[in-house]
Amino acid sequence: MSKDEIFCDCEVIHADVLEEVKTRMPIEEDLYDLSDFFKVLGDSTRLKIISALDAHEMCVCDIAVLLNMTKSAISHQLRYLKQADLVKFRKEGKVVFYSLKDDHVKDIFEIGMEHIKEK
Amino acid sequence: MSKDEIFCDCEVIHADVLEEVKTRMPIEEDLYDLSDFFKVLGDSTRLKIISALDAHEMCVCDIAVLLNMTKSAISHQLRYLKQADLVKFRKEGKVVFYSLKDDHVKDIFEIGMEHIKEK
DNA sequence: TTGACAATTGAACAGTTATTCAACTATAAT
DNA sequence: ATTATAGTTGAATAACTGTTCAATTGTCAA
Repeated sequence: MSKDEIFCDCEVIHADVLEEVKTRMPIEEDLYDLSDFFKVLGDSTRLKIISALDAHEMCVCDIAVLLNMTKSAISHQLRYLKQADLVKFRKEGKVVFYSLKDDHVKDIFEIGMEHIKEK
Repeated sequence: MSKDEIFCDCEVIHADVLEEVKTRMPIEEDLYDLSDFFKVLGDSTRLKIISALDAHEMCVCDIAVLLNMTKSAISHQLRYLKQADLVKFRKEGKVVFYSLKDDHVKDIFEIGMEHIKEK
């Protein structure tokens, strides 16, 4: 009860299991970072953008046409993807071209897709 | 403008790129399924539960103690995980033990964790 | 320098969702 | 039977989030 308050409404049943799990679990910060990462992929618009950029570098306008959405909506989502370090961009005059930052995302995307297809 | 209305506020700039991307992208249904899958992993509570179950089968009460949350909150999230086919359970008297359904989730969890650590 | 267009941004709105709370079921023990 | 505990469930609340809208920036062309 001291340092961190206890909110849970029950007692430990299997103390040994609890101890083992505690030692084997990743630190909390990593779990938060990881859930944030998955959260970015957990929106269909963002996932479509990633899937499109996986095929080819694209400008905001083309992505908007492809997904039948406004440039603004796309731009907002690209900002999230930029912040999460999933995409990079280059400017050419007025046009901004976006592309995937590295292959790590591609791997996770493809493994996830396999998982989905197995049903 | 005919069948599906056009919402986007611009014209195609690179028609060739657009065509290529269209042919290479997965079908829309799969992308929705995949984003739903990532959405499940994109919540820290659910990811903590998965991470715990990755270490050991656990009952609801122990999970609640581990995460310092109410049994109700945990139970609600376990329902999502059950629906998404990520966990299974067995009953032993009053106690319900949950565990991961298969290794696929574990793989994605671990690859994601690697990705996070690389920063 | 003026107009046009690609893209970004902030505020507002609407829809979604995680947690809480209270009530409930089911099993076990006295 | 009664009590206690593990777990579930539905409704309500509060927080979050994706899209829209309007305004703005930056670059190119006339």
